[in-house]
Amino acid sequence: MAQHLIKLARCPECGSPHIVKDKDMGEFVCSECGLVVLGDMLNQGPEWRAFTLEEKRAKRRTGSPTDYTYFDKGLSTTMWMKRDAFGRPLPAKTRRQMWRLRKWQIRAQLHDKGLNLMRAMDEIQRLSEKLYIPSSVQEMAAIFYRKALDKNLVRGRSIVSIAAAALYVACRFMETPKSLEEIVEVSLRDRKDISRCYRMLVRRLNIKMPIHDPLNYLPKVAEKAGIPGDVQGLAVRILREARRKHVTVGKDPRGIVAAVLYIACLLKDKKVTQKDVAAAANVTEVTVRNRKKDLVEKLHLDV
DNA sequence: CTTTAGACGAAGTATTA
DNA sequence: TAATAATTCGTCTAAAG
Repeated sequence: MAQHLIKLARCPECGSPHIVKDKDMGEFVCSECGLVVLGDMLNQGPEWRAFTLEEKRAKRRTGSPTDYTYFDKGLSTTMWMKRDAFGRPLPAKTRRQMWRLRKWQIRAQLHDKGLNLMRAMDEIQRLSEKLYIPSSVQEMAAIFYRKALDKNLVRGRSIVSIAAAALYVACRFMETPKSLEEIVEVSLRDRKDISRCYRMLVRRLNIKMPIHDPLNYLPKVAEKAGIPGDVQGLAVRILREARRKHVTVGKDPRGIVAAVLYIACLLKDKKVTQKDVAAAANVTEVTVRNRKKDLVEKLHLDV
């Protein structure tokens, strides 16, 4: 995801000069405190998709000076210090950072929003650790959550639900192959609840979700099902052809992937059961069969 | 006995009025 | 908001290997 530093702007919240323009969401975010400076999320530009690895790498966010998912790093007692343990004055940079953290702490103590945000960050952190979600996606989730909070979308709903939903939003937004089911599994909330919150977030925050390309799922599913590379290659070719002929629209990408892999195995005489690929893709055998059926029909495959 | 195929209603989703 | 159309799921039955 492309980001550009804007030199002139300063964050009205913490005074940091590190305002980052998020082109894809059409808004500005302070990289120090996560404040959304311009809240308009309408995305005018063409939808971005990353097809090659290089492209994807270039577009992916690569870290940031601070981690949005933390704002109180257990520094509550040291925040007032102006000198270090040996009585020496702290460098200006550190002092500034402490000042910033103190502000967060006060906010957390005094205001509902801070407390709310803190709990949400904890939850996002907890879920991410269990699911091995990269920190860049975590930060994205934190930003989405903050936006929801700013728009008063959290009131009357469960914090952990919105947090889980925000994490899922971030995963989809950054095309990180994590299914809702995986998140539901480690969350305390049920699927229906999180799913509702997810749709609410997408709608109310005007998030333009990149279309989920089944191709992103394929390697993960293939590996889980123990399918070798050459068969994967064939599966990818079938998938491309399927996409070209618009067989994939409106269908669950996981089902497509499972079916394509299954077909590829049949063509290469690799013994794999529907049950296996279905389990690896987290869909039922029924879905594998149905997808396989129209893939075979519409691509005129011989199996 | 295991795998595959298909049918049915239930449940959740997306779109439209 | 309510009705609708399309999709997937779970379960069952049946056939093939």
